[in-house]
Amino acid sequence: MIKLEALRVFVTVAESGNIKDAADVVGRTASAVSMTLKQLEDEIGGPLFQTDRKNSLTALGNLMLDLGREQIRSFDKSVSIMRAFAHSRIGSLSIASVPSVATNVLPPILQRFLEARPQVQVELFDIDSAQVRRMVESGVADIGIAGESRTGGGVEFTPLFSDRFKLLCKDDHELCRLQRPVEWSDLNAATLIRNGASDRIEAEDYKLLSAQSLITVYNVTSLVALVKAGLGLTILPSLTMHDAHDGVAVLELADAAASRKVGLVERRDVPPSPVTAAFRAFALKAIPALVEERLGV
Amino acid sequence: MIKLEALRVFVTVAESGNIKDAADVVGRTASAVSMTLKQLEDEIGGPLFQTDRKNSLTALGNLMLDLGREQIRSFDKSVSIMRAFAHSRIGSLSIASVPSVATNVLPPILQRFLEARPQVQVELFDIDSAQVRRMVESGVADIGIAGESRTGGGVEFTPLFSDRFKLLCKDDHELCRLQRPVEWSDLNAATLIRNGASDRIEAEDYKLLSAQSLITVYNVTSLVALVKAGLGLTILPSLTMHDAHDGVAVLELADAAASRKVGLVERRDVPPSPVTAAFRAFALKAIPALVEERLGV
DNA sequence: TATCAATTTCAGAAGAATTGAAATAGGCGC
DNA sequence: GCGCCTATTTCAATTCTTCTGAAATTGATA
Repeated sequence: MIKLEALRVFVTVAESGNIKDAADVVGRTASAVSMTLKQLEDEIGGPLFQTDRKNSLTALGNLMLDLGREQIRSFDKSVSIMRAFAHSRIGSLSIASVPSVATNVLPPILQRFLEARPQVQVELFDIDSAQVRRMVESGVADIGIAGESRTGGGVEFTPLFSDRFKLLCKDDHELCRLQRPVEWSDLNAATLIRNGASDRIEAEDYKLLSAQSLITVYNVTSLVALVKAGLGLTILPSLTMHDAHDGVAVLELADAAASRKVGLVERRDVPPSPVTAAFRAFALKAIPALVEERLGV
Repeated sequence: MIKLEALRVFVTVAESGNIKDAADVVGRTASAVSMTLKQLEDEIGGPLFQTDRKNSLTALGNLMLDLGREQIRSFDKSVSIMRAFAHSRIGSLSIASVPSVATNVLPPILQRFLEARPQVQVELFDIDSAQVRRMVESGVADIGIAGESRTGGGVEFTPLFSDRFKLLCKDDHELCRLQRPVEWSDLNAATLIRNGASDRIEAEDYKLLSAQSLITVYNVTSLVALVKAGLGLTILPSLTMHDAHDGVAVLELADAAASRKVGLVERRDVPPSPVTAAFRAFALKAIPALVEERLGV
């Protein structure tokens, strides 16, 4: 059976023009090279060189030089692709994330992650927690970032950080004058605008308030605009409100339990691709650190 | 160093879905296959299968399956091309031949030669002996068939057959009534049409006749037409006149030395390609046999 | 024709792959 | 959930391949 290694030796000899130099290049004895060549000729079925002095090829030798070079090049390239993929230097990474993280956390994280992996192709979807889970479960996304969900399903949740809810209202709202964390009961008189994220709050007091709310807005930008316009106040994870807005105030809530846990969502059964695994490990270290820095401990 | 053989084993396992069956396919023990796989994973730098049961691939495994299959296919194809070329089943063959052989001898020879080699590409040039030698010497033609030349040059001559010159005249010409081989002196009164081939005749008597000739025609068809039209007679190798023509007669010459030696013309320094070598061997056996059959011993 | 370097040959050495037996791990039925 | 059965892995010994170093041969050059 003809081996690629034999072709390598042959190509080296053909390029060197003699066995001695080629032997040095491949790090073998001249006799080893000579034997390899002889074996190759036997297996192919014809002479490769015109004479014993290996300085001129036969027609068969020329054909083998061309084909052999191409095979070697192609094989080495394939192997380097396999290695690059295994070491997560290439590959594709599809991330599904809730908007708050996609907007406020992922940009610097991805930048640092991709600095060492300029060849990795990334897709980023910002969608709500339920859809993040769905995309990960179906395999459309390799990894997700979402709020913790009650039931597992085909996906696994690994916490990254937790994020307290805060109150967002117009900066001339009367609650701003409280000088203390806001109690749920303080909101009885207020107009609450519901949103996708705050529906996760478990506190009964809040649920009652929420049930009476007449407006629900899912888009954060719209939500802030409505608050700013004086249509009411709303409850949001503090990360969402990281960027300060003119004309609105962010107030602490007294209910320490009012927080969401954000974490990684991954398929349970299929192992991650190398890039995904690398991103997972990176995210697990870098995201909590970044969030802590952003929000304070 | 990763070996193509290891990829072969991996692809077989991936396709079989388990080591045991794959081991049977490649004719090795399960333990040998297992070790090869382990070594491959070490060298690539990641796991190829999701579990020990080798029925589902990782992302890396899938990539390696695709790339590996392609490498194996491509390598095997290259090797088969090399072998086919070495065994003269493929390749190109450029033949330069004098018209008499190209027309009267080569067609059945080539047909038989190519029957066993349907993939061989053939080019056939019919030109005069001097140009045959030039084409072979320059490498434009792989092999030539021409009359023997005085000096060697870069080409070698190997005789195939010899071919007596005969006289071609109108069938009502007075020479037809001679009832004996024609002597050169019989032609003193005749009008001789010179042609490319007959210039090779060494006999002094003929040279004198030839020097007085006023018409020279190189194309055989035209030559025959001129003879038929009564413009004169001509001297041609018998092979050229193999096909009988209405209205013209072929007469024997008394001068037994008036013959041309036809043979193979090959480059001296460069070895022939496998197809060329095969054609050479074939021609050397088949052409003399065919000519003998055509012309009689 | 003699000389010299390159190549080939050969037998032994080194190295890699393979085997077979034993240990381990995983899946499936009870 | 437990135990059996089969597939897989591990390990040491063996076999096979490839490599080495010395000697013989070849071929080019003076």
